[in-house]
This record gives sequence, structure tokens and C-alpha cells, in this order.
Amino acid sequence: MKPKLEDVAQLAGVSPTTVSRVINNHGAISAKTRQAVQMAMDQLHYQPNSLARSLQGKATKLIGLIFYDISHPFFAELVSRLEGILFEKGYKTILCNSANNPDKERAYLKLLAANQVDGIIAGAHNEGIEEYQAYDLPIISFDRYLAAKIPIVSSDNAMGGRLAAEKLYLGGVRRPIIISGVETKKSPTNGRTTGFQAFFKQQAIDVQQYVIPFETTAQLRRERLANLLTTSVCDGVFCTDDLTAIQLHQVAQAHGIKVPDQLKIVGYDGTKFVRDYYPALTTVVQPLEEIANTLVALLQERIQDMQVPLKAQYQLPVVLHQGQTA
Amino acid sequence: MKPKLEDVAQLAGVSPTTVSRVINNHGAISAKTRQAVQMAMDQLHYQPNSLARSLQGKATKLIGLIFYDISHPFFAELVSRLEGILFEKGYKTILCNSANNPDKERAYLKLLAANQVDGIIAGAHNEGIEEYQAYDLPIISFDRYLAAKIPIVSSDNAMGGRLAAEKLYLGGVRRPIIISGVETKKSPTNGRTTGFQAFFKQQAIDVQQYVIPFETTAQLRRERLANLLTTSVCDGVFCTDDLTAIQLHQVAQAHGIKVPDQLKIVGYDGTKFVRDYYPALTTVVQPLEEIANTLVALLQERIQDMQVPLKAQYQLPVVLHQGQTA
DNA sequence: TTGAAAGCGCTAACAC
DNA sequence: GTGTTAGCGCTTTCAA
Repeated sequence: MKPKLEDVAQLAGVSPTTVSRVINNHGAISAKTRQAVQMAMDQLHYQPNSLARSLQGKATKLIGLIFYDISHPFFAELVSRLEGILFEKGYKTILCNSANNPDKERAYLKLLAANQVDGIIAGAHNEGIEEYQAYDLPIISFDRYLAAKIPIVSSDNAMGGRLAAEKLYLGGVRRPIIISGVETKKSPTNGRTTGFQAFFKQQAIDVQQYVIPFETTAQLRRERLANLLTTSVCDGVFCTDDLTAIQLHQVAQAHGIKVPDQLKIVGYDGTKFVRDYYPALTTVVQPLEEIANTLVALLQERIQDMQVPLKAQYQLPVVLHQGQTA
Repeated sequence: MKPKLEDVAQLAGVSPTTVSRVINNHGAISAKTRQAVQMAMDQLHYQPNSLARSLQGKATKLIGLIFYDISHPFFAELVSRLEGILFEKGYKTILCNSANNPDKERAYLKLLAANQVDGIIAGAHNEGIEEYQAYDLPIISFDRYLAAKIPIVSSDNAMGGRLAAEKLYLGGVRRPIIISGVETKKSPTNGRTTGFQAFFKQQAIDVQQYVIPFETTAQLRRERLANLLTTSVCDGVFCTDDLTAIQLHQVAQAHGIKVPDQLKIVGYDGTKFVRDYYPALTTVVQPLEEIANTLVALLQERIQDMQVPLKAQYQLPVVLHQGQTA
């Protein structure tokens, strides 16, 4: 079996307390004893049991990450960055894909609480998970409204919408379309739409809105986009996520529509992946590094002091990546 | 503070043991008591503390996943699938990106052991992490050689290489190139190269091999590919991963090279993502679902019985996805 | 500077 | 059916 504190103590000829002291660097220990203990630990390949340690009320150094699905490149990059930052700070990451499954999300929330995680960062898509308030845990949200007292970090969605609108308008677009996911009442992402529409309203131009649910399969989405292109008169489209924008670009090309001459396209997200492998796409770039840093920083504040006052919203600036689609 | 077993017991007017019994459905309990306990639990929003439970030697239901980086679409999809399967089986997933950082990988291994994970699934790229043998933990590897007794699950790399070669040869390729990552001695992925070369050898055709390290940045890789295209005479390329293949395709197009007429390209991996968003790419598809299922199934066997005899290798069949690049 | 003893929240004999 | 008791591996008073 794995060696325990007592085994080390015995080998070093001291009490368990003393061993615990050198591990935690607690109190005063003679250099001699310290060394003896160190040797015993090395010899036994001793590994303190985090479980036992956390049972005394010590932090578990476990953080739960609840997002839609990391097979989506945006969340893959966000989660990857979060994992990196958390690791640096001594935290372990529990990965929770919530998909479109509220039950799974609830189950995970329960599991995380049962496992005494120190905190949670969540940005899932399911609506009406009341449990977020119930557990008295440090939680920070990304780009979603979860509950009254949970701070939201997001990119400046409204500014992003506006940037997209400006880009299209200055490129000559006068019959704009926006393709978004389903918009729910308190969702911060609605800003992308409102920002976009607000700009065109100033120019006295109407914006048509098409809704394609986020979780729509790629194939179905492709069909809907093809349908849209053949039935609508438009010269510019703002897709509120890059994957839709990429598909639209492909569908347009397949239909012999010249991009950006006949049709301009702007996306949203601008992950490193898309910029690397689909650089042609003009898109609004979310500052993922800053977002990840902010999420972790706020979470740490909350962990340190559950009562610390935090703003309800933290909006981080976006920029436009100039590709060849607009 | 959070309610504990004893609080529930008190409220229900029974002993802690009894509460524990109804939670674990252990032994015989009168319907009346069970109900009383249930009510008390509900009333207190009681959540058993997994830490305390696991301290008795119970499983933690924690699994560590160590891979290169989930911001790479292949690992994103694999990890996403693993997470899904593990969740179904009641496991929580600890995410560990090892990047190209052996120290991080070692640190994670240590952390996972300290946290008493039930098992580990690893497929990182770092060489010479001896620790994998040291910890006496259930471990299954994906597509990498980790240590003598750790089973490896992988796609049938040699067959994949062969399929790619056949495809190119039948398409008329007579001056083939293979672009792979750095090949280390015991790596299963070498099979892609050997399978590819073996086929062409039968046709008495030489294969040129180019090596581009897996972790090369997208930009640098692009430059190297451009360089390759301008300096080599070739009519067909097998890239041992899709991202390289996609870049090569883009670079070729930028150079006015007609694909597949003048140059044929076959990739490797065939994730859902690539098939959805870059369907033009002809590529060897790894059976990710089967791989994920196998990894978890084997791990469970090992967890149940550390001594269970497992094969050293499990190779899963690949298929060719027909795109327009070959 | 060190040790003995109590206890974190839970489960598992062993009684009754 | 139910309760008592003794730990799981560690940290932390409190004494010495």
C-alpha cells in the first residue's frame, strides 16, 4: 500500500506531528530532524494524501469548469487557457461539458459541490439552472447570466456588434443580415445583435435577423444557410459565431457567390485556431487571454473572501481581424 | 457551514450510521426510518462529502486525462468523448494539458496520485517520463509508448499509412512525400510512416520524408510547407495529421498549384470537426468513438483488478474519408 | 523543538 | 433494524 505519514515518521524516528510539520513548513524544526524526515520521505516515495488533508478544511485546490463542449474550438481554447492559468496557481481542473443537457449540468454542479471544489467557472448554455444560487460556492460566469450575485465576464458584445456593422457598412453593405443563436432574456450575448442593429438604425437601414440555434448540427446548419442564400436578398452578413461564418462562406462559394464582392461576411470569436487555419475570415476577436485571466482573478478573490464585492459585469474589449471576407 | 451526516441524523432522530445506511442503500432499513432520513436530508440540502467518503478507501471516481493540449481539435474531440463516457459511468474528469512540458506532465502525475485518482488515461507527447511506472496506478495510454506494462490503444497506424499510399498511388502519384512529426523510437505513430513506405516500396517507388515537429507554430509550419513546395518535385503528399494537410492545401492553392490535379494530399485524423468544416480534405479517419470506448473499458478493467492481463496493444481500424484533395 | 491526543466527515465491523 | 465504536490519513491544539 501507499506509505502514510506514520510510515515516514517511524522510518525517521520521529512523531507523525513532526513529519506533518516539515511537510507544511510549520513551526520550528531542527535542521537535523528536517533532513531525517526528508530522507525518509524520499526513500518511501511518500505522497501526502490530499483527501485527508482537505478533510481538515484545507482547500482542495480543485476548480470546476462548466462549458458547453470543448470539442467546439472556442471553448477548447478558453478551457485550455484556463487550465494553464489554474495550473500555474496550483489548481487542478475538473472538466464538465454541459452540452445541451440541463440534467447533466445539474448533476455536475452537485458533484462539484460534493467534491468540495474551491470554486467554479461556468459558461454553459442551459437555461434556468437555479442550483447556481443554491450552492454557496465561489462562482464566476463567462458570457452567461447564471444568477443574481454571480459576476459575468464577457467580451464587449455590443462593441463587437457595432464593429461588425461598421465594417460592413463602410464596405457598402445596405441590406444586412444578422445570424444569431436563440436569444434568451438576460443573455449578455444579445449585445452582439443589439450593437449591430443600433449602428444600422442610425443609418436608417433595417437589419434582417435569422436565428439558428447554437447546437444545430453542422450539416443542418449548412442546409439552412444554403436556404437563406437562395431566398434572401442581401449583401452582407454578420454571424455571431465563427463556425457559422465559415460555413456561410463555404456555402456562398459553392453557390458561385463572390465573397466579398457580392457578399460580405463577418464572424465573431476569432480564436487562434480560426485565425491560423481560416485566416480569410474577417471576424470580431474576443480577447481570450484577458478573459481567462479575468475569470481566474475574480474567482480567486471570491475564494479568498466570499463576501468581496464584485461588479455584476466585466466587459473586455474586442478588435476586428481583417480577413478577406469583408 | 455545510450540514454533515450527524446533523441529518439528529434532525431525523436516528444515529449517523443509519443515515449512512440509507445514503449507501446498505443493509435493511424500515421504510419509516428511510423516509424520515430522506426528509431530513432534503430539508438540510445535505450533500455527502466525497472527501471523507473516499478517505475510507472508497473510490474517488476521479480520472486524470493527460494529453497534449485540448486546443488541438483532435485532442479536443477525444477528450470530449472521454468526458462523456466517463460521466455516464459516474467518473469525474481531471483535465491535464501536458503541452510540450515534461515538468508539467510530471507535476500532474504527482498531483493525480496525491488526489487518489482511480486511474489515468494519457497520450501526451513528452518523452522519457519514467514516473508512469513508479506510481502504482491503473493507466491506459493512447497512441504513445509510456512504459512496459501500460497498454496502448491506437488507430491502426500502419493500415492508415497503407490506405493513404494506395489512394495516392491509384490516383497516379509516383513521386510521393510523407510529412510526419519527429519519430521517436517506440512510438506507435511511426506505423503511419512505415505503412506508407512499405506500400510504395512494393511498387519500387521511393518516398521522401519531411519532418515537421508536431508543436511547430502554425505560421512557421506554413513557411516550411511553402518552402517544401517550391523546392521539391512531387505529385502527392501524405501528412500524418490533418492540420498540416489543411495548411499544405492552402499553401498549394496560394501558389497556384491545382489540387488534386497537380498535387494530391491525404491527411490523418479525420475528426468530426475537420469533416464538418473542411470536408474537402481526403483523410484517414481514426475511429474516435471506438478509441474512447476502448480506453475507458480497459481502464475500468484495470481499476477493478490491477492484475488483470491486458494486451500490450489494441489497434482499431481506420477508414479513408474521400474528399477532393486526392 | 517535539509529541500525545483529539477530530475533520464518513463508513464498517460488531454488537444488541 | 438500529446504535456503538473504531478508524481512514492528516492537521492542530495543547503540553512538555
